[in-house]
Amino acid sequence: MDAASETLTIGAFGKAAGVNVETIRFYQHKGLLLTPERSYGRIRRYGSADVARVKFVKAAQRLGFSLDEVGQLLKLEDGTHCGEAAELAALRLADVRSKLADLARMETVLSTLVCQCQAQQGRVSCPLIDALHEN
Amino acid sequence: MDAASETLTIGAFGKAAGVNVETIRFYQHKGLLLTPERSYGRIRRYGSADVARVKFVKAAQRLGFSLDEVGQLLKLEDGTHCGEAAELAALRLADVRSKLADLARMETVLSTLVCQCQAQQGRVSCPLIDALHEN
DNA sequence: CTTGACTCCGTAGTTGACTACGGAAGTAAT
DNA sequence: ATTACTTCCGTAGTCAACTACGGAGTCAAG
Ligand SMILES: [Zn+2]
Ligand SMILES: [Zn+2]
Ligand SMILES: [Zn+2]
Ligand SMILES: [Zn+2]
Repeated sequence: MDAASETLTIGAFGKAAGVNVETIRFYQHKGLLLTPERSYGRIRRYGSADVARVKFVKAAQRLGFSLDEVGQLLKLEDGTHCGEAAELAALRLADVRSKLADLARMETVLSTLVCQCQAQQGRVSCPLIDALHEN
Repeated sequence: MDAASETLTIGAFGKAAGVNVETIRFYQHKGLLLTPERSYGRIRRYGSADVARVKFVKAAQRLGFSLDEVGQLLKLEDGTHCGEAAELAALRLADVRSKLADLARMETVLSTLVCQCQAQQGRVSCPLIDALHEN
């Protein structure tokens, strides 16, 4: 938290957070991370709060949040806006469920067709190609 | 099939196939569609085989195939290479299942957190934000 | 025979989340 | 003090599947 503990160069920060340097700069550019002042010489220093912030971003990404949505979540990071955060999560959940439904449909069709193709070994036509032709 | 039935301009072709003109040109550029000769004047004409081909592409896309994969499938379009087609479909299926697993994981976590947030109404911290902080 | 819609073609822009490049300047080690 | 590694910063490239744009040529209708 305090500036005195900001000892990491951007390279060390990247390693600590498990992302590479370019990603950090990209997040700074996007406004997801603050760019610290350059104290002592011209090299910026980072601390554990920055590392935690990147890990927060990565955790949110694993739940499917886009970086823009993560930006919203970071504004609610103090935990005092539970309702708003839940609202974002509910939207994400709806999207995840819709994608899940799409993939489930694909899974059904593909697994059926793969089975039919396996049963079709060596015969005249291909059920998969046929299905694509039939729309 | 025969050139005499190739009566559609690219605009009419697009409408018939349910895609827009730019998409057709893009597919031509990608090698998914042939570019017909320019007979009579300078305007190219298309036929029902072209429309069927675009519909094939779109049907494959609905199963999650990328355009490059569709290109592979189109080479097997005569239906005499069932095994190779099935192999492509099996790869696609594996990918679909892996994405399905990812989304199922997200669904589980998100729905749990949304529930916890709803139960948390008005209290101190936000379970969602907390979860993201904990990684 | 002019107007207006359409076609041709190449190039460039879009979205999202980075990744790569390049040159100058700072920094650590020998 | 020279070498070698970082850092800084902006710009540009990547991938996929389009979408948009611009200017010239073509075609059918009035
Ligand atoms: Zn609020
Ligand atoms: Zn909450
Ligand atoms: Zn074969
Ligand atoms: Zn088959």
